Amino acid sequence: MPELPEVETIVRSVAPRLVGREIRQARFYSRLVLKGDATKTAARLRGRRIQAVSRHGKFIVIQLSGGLTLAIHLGMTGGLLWDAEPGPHARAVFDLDAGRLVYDDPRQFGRIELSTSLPERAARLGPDALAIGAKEFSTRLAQRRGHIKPLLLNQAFLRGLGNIYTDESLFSARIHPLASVERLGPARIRRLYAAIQQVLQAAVDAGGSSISDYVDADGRAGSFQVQHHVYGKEGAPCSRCGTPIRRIVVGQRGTHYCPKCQRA
DNA sequence: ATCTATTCCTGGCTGC
DNA sequence: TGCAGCCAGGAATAGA
Repeated sequence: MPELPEVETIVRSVAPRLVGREIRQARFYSRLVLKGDATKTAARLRGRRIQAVSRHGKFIVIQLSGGLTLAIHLGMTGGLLWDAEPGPHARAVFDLDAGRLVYDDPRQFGRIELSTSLPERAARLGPDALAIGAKEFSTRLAQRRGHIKPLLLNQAFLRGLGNIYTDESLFSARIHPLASVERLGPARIRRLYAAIQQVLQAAVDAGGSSISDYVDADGRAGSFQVQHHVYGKEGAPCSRCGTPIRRIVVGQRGTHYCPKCQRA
């Protein structure tokens, strides 16, 4: 599933090839498009020049000439493919003056929105998980309560973390996914902050995690999955203490942790 | 604010 | 081998 490191990897590989290009034609599968129908969105895109491509949490943000912003969220199984032949799961195709960008998404949880600025659903999110400072992280945390894992998944609190990197970060920080936010002391908060930064940065460096079918814009798989310590490791020995990794459900999400290293 | 359940969707897996 | 049934989950939404 594309989370911050996967989206960052895609943006890095695709940005140099997109910037400066002109959209000759765009085609959309309607379910993908938010706010306005697919045909009109495609018509508004025609002839626009791509000025910048960036990441906003898990959103890919494409700045276009004429003051338009195209925001792409990959959902669970979305991906951007450069110069690929549209396959059976292609949901959008952008033909450029040089090259082609294909949006592929088997499960169709991804969304695309064209607007005059960053769409509200992206603008209202919390600070970026890889850009926030330690002090701001701790300040924001102090204003919240409840279990730590659902909070880390809450994009309005912090944008970019998903299920994989939340589990990996909590393992690295030795914090139980059900730990109460209000009872995390300064030491554990510092550890959590450092863990999030370290895990995300290492994942970006590895080109993301390829669990099922994630690939970058050139079809390359990421390799961070080999560095996973808990995600998808139920029953396997903990890399730190040998205790079998446990899987529970927290907030309807599969949650993986070491019952010994991550005490409640 | 926080929590839970529900919806969207289909490839891949399980079990018979 | 075939197939029904279940599961995975990011985010929006509704209701408590």
